[in-house]
Amino acid sequence: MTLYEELQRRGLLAQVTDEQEIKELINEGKATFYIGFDPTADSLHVGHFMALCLMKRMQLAGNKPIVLIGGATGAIGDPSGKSDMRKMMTMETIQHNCDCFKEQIGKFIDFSNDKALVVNNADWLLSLNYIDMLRDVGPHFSVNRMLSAECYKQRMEKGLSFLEFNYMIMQSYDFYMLYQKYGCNMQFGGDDQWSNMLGGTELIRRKLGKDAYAMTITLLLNSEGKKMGKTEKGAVWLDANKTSVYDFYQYWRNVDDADVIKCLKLLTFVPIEEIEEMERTMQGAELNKAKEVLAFELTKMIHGEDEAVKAKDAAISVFSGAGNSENMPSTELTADDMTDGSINILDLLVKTGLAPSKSEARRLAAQGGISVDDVKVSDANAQIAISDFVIVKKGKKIFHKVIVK
RNA sequence: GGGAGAUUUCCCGAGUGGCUAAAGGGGGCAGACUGUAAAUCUGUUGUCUACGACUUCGAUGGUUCGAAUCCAUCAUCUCCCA
Repeated sequence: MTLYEELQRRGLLAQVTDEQEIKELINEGKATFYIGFDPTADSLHVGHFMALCLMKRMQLAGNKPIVLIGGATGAIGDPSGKSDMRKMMTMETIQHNCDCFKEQIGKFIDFSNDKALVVNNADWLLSLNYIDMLRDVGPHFSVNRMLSAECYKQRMEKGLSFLEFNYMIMQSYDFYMLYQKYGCNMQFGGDDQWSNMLGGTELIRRKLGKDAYAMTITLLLNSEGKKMGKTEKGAVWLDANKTSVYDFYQYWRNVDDADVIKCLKLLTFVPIEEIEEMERTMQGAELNKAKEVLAFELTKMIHGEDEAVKAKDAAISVFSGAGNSENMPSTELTADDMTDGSINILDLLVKTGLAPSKSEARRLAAQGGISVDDVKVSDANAQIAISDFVIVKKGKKIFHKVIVK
């Protein structure tokens, strides 16, 4: 199976500019392609991960990836798909985020022997002179056309600032620069980037008379059409300090039935034949097996096999009742937190972070959502005696070990 | 530059002087049912030293026994005219 076929079969491809050309380029490993990452936070999240996977697949097939970190475009903010203007970040924050990105990406992509590059568009965008820039690329963009682009449409209602309006031009300019500096002939991105990417191929054609290609990746949406990898507490991060390995594992273990197969296809390196087999044969509760595979594979890729095994063990022990509690998320308390060897249930819940406030803790207890060592605690005044450790359970799925030192 | 209007609790959105910690919806959380799924039903959703107290309705100051509601100034946003 060729790379292109595989990508197609997995459902990764959304739109391409020229199917024949692209097929040939990537199947034969002749593409030098880039994917841009805007440093909007100090860690990558799942959305980025899908792009990294694609990059990896491409690299394995002999193509050369360029990771473009948007040190400059990040300062503007892509309005695509956003309903509000983003907060502006300071240049220091952006720099810090860029550094964090580089480190995380290095774990997936092989940068040895010039097999891949990391570049930062701040290197060329920041020094641009306004008038030169306008004269250089300005004539090639039609405002009418830009405004009709899908990505700006929903902003026409709410308002779109000139700052953000320029995002497409910056991104196009990036592609144009990369084409000239590194012979980068292809750009990948999320499907919401489509119009921005076309801007780039267009600019290259007009300025240089050369062809360049663009290809978008399916957005990772759940069955309800919302972006995956987001929780109420925010994104699911790749950095273990921001999203614990256990939580990361659980996020995938708990995806909807309707989304498991899609996630396996889009995010893992599990052979497509196996996934299609699961798709054919698994029904109802059996899908839980697929969810375990998904959770394990992803955790392994991001946090390493050891951590993945731990997360899996913790999950099994917790949900099947038996087993050890070794790898469960835990909190250590000291004697100072205790009075006469016990602690008030509300304080305990707040200390472990299971409840954000005592009021919330009180509510949880009153509604029967709390148990300690499998005994329901509904009295807000209950004192919990802990000699060594206890297992606190909140709701049905959240377990937390409390250790006293 | 001139004029009109907006800013409410996580989000949307009611609320024009006391009955408002603030309707309704969404989302979240918990309970029942289940497969660590979905759907459905129920409860809950500012904080605390908790049958009471305290802090919230863009910011600051004022009028009043009493303000999210009235006045002033400032900030931000939207719209209309230039």
